[in-house]
Amino acid sequence: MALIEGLSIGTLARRTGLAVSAIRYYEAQGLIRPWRNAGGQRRFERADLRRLSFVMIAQQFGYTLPQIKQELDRLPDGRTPTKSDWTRISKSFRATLDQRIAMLTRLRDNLDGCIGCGCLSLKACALYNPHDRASEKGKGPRYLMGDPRG
Amino acid sequence: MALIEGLSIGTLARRTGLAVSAIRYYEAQGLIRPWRNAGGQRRFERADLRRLSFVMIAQQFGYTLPQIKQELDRLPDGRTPTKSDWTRISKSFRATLDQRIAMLTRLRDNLDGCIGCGCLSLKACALYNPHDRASEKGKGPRYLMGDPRG
DNA sequence: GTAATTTCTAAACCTAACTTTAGGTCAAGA
DNA sequence: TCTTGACCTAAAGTTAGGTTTAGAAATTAC
Repeated sequence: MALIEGLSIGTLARRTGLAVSAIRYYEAQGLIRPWRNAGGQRRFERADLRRLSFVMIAQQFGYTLPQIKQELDRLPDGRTPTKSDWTRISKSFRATLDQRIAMLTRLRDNLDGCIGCGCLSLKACALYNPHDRASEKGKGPRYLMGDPRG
Repeated sequence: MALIEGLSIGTLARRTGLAVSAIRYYEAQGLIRPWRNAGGQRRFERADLRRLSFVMIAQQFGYTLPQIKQELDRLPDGRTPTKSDWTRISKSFRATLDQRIAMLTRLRDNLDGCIGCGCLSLKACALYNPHDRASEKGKGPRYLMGDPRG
């Protein structure tokens, strides 16, 4: 293996555990910006390993690729995140994580109050809170037990 | 409105807040089994209101439609869930909910340990645990920071 | 009786995050 | 040099959970 300018996409894939196709996809989404060698193949900087690690971690926290791009775009010109970048970003992660934990905890508490009642009526059980959805993409109001006389 | 045998799909939609198209889709997935009137239109039992409520609640708990179908299929022949059915099922909900809360809590703790370090290295930060994924559909091993010499 | 709703089916479309395929090109090792 | 193996692009396919569309038939309302 001759001395190569930059890392090939296969190397990056092996180092991160990502599929080659996923890395190409991330480029298409603007998360990384490799350059091309004489033959037209992608070449990456070592910093891209960190960027991809960041993408993978952020995905675990439930961030979408556009949201991740937004965070990465804040970093001056493709720079590897510094310690203070990471601190700022991880505090934001922490906040969303807290929210999700709180939501699930409320759901669990409501469920506990409901176990054994068998009514499946949210009027009574409070199991269903439209403002507290697990799925954020609500498509209009839904209400349960439209048959109160059931 | 003449006296009708069973509920029409529009009525069911209004009562549950679901879209008509969603109810048809649930039928296609085997979650409900309406019969047909002379003109070929779907007619539903009142019990289907409860079944659909159940579907909506279970979705909040992160259950997929096939999983929900599995639960509903355990009920003898399309019966409305009884109190003891509901107790059994909600205990199962409770268990998965506990797991998810625990997972997020571990993730948060790891994040706390990591804020400020800036390493983005899971060897050190333990932020990334492959056996503890939010996304269950892992597509092969992934490991972060393939560049330990970063 | 006629107009306005509802409902019907089948198929296409939607989003997210990728993967797969097809048909070629590039690079590295013996 | 030759032969793998890695890489390229563009387009289509995948999964989940539905929605939208089109054109026809049923039902309800007046």
